[in-house]
Amino acid sequence: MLTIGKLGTQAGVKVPTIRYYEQIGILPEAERSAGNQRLYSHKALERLAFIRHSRDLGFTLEAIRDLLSLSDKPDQSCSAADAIAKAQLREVESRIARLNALKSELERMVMQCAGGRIADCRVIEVLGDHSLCDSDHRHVEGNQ
Amino acid sequence: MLTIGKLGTQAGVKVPTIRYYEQIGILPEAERSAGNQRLYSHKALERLAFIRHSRDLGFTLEAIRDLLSLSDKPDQSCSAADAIAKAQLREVESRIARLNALKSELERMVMQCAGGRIADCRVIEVLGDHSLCDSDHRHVEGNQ
DNA sequence: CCTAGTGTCTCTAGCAACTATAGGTTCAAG
DNA sequence: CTTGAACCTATAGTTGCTAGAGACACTAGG
Repeated sequence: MLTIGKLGTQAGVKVPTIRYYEQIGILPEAERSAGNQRLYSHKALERLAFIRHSRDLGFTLEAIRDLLSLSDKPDQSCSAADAIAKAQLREVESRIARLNALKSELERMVMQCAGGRIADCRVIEVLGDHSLCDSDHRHVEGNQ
Repeated sequence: MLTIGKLGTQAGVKVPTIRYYEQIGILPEAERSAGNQRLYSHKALERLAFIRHSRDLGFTLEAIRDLLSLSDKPDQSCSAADAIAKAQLREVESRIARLNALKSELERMVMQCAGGRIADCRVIEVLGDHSLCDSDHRHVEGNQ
């Protein structure tokens, strides 16, 4: 049995985050010691590692909730898990595409900065006037 | 003079967001009509477009606050604005790198899903066991 | 056995950057 | 003059945590 601190260290998750996960119901309520401290089994460590790893991959806690409920019914088809992963993949690809557009625009901005006065600064100017973006690198509506 | 609704439409920003920007002091308090409704000049539209555009580029509101205060003193050197843009560029590049790593891992996960039972599902398995990540595409600590 | 120091407990509030809701007022069109 | 859209304020909710306060539990040394 692990204390919350050891569990956190082993899974690479901070202690308050573990308590937060329990609070929102993504981790089950832990057993308690005589002195009311949380105690965790190896199974809990696996579950937390799963969550941590999924968060690293950019899955939302909602998606992780779905994946966990799937993994609790091991005899069903894996297509739902596949769909969640594919949606996540599409999301990541779209983020990459948008970030690449931003990157080239930022590069243009920085390259055009001649170190002059603010009044002539392309960085400020480009940010103020969308029409200065060239059409190839026009950025998209919506964020992140 | 524009109402808040027209301003929002022209700048591509939602009405509550404009009021929020005013509240946090990134937009100055607007003039008011006889009936207490906000009225905006063309200058306000430019400022809001600047903010919108910068947000699209991933700048935080804090960074935008700095850029705006720079553009209010047009005789200074542009090096501060340049530094902010360069920092933002580095940030974007690092996000792209991390997302590319995630992408290849997600692709591997999805490709290995044979449509079988959950018990055999690679998606679930890979998420549960970090050691299954191959070393080339190991993902990084920290998120987004 | 006591004590010091760390770890843990609960609860609450805060972060970014909005979004949504409620309940009321003002304005423009017909 | 009435209707309905757009506006007003104020408050609370969102996501995924993080930080703080004040109290209790556990462990190692003397």
